[in-house]
Amino acid sequence: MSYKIRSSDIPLAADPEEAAMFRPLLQRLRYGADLTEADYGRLSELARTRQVGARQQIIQQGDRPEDVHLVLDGFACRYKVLPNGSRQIIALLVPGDFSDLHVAILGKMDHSIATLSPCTVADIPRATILDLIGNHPRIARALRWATLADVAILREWLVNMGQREAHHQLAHLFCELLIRLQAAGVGDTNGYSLPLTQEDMADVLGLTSVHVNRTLQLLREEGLIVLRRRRLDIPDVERLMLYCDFNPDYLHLVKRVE
Amino acid sequence: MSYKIRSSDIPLAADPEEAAMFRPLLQRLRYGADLTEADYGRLSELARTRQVGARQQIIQQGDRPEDVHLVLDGFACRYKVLPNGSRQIIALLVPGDFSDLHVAILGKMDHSIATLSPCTVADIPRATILDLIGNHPRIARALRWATLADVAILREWLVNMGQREAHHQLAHLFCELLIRLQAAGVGDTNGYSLPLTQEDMADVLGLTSVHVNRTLQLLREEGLIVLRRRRLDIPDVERLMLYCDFNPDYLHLVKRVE
DNA sequence: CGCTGTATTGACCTCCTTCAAATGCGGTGG
DNA sequence: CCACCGCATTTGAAGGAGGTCAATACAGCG
Repeated sequence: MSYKIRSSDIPLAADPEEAAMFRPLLQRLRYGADLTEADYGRLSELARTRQVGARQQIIQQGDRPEDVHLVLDGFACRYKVLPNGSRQIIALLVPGDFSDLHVAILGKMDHSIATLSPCTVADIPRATILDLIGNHPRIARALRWATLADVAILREWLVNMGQREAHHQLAHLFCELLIRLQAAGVGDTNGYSLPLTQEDMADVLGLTSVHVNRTLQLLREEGLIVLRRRRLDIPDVERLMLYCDFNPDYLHLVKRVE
Repeated sequence: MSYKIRSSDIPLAADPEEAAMFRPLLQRLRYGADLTEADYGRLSELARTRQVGARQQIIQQGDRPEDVHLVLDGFACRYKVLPNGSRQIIALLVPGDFSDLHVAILGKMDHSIATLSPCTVADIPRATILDLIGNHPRIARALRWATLADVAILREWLVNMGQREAHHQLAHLFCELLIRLQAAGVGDTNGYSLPLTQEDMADVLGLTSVHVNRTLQLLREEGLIVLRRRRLDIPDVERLMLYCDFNPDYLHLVKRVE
């Protein structure tokens, strides 16, 4: 909940309290485009935030939502549930992630979205998004970039599931989250708060929670991770990345600005 | 190679030979937006096509390609190769699919693209795409829609890999291709030419070719598919769809036009 | 007719699942 | 502060889906 932010990084909006909430978003969008002060201001004005408890639905499959949602704090996820009851988590949404820019275009949700931990969420009217896209080219570019970065993650997840075994999968996920959370300005250089249950992780990786449990033990024994009380620490980040063949390029988070 | 097209569906461009090549694209884009005759004309004028043999690289990971590629005939794929040599196919590109609209934005390819069968490919300069996006809103909308439909497929693939067993995975893939190829105006109501090897299918589904082989036998024994000489026939489409819990909604191919 | 790449088969192995029970832990109310 | 509840984690034993390796059969093609 307490962000590590170099306060000089980002211009502040009128209400410092609310503006602070948007830092993860702004911090992230900086990677995608050169935004001006005015752009930042406009984005911060989106603020109409609300608190959502853990494990709450945000959008249901089949909905035609009128708002686009933006996660400002906490963890949420996209997921699909099969008739047999199993759930596949398709994406983890961390601070600064949009729940669904594309809904404004495709119309009908083909998956659901729910919180995993308690979250702060901003609801942005579809019209606002369309206006931003139509009339603010730099912001449009940044949003397009954000969407595409999400897809890149999706692709890497597919590789992860298809080609790696459980211990590498898990390690890879932890590395990805480390980088993503850092890019959002949340979390440490070698750790972060990870509110997922082992069942959640299982549904991300296409495994069972039992096997996730055993695999976590393995990673712990190897000294690759320290995970307790919903906090993950990575004693030797480089070692973990090597272990699971993690290459951050796909995240497209190499700073373009600055 | 011979398309089933109701010739009244789509306006023709100047050179009937070349225009015919673009039918899969146009047919597909019709799902995404109401294009005018002029729009269709503009798209057909993209024609600068070439033939590519089977198993040829089109774009390599790390490239910053100057062209966007469009598959007009044949099968291609996106894929990533891991250090250990294993390949994960991330997407199958069938006639009418763009290889990479987003490259124009993200810049650097985080995966590679290659043909699987002999293909007809159109190379479209990045500038042309940017012009279309900037100056032709309906086309821009259609392209955006195409990109998002691709992502939806990616999500479903993740579900497929994570939650279904091999026989359902394969069946699901076959159903998806049936619908997609039909939408492109290629292939029959209950079959299509499928130039993939069992190894290719394995790399799509995250399995081994050996296991794909055994699974195919199983599907054949069940009478669910007939696959020989690179042609797949589905005796009872509905039955196959039920078998693997296939719901075409995620393809977003419900006709919006007409 | 022989070559090359793909499909098929068999034997064996292991990663991961399943089921079910036990343990631990944070919170809540007495 | 303790007892208790609900949820998450942990453990065990046994089975199964899918992998590995290597040999064989087959098909298309020059």
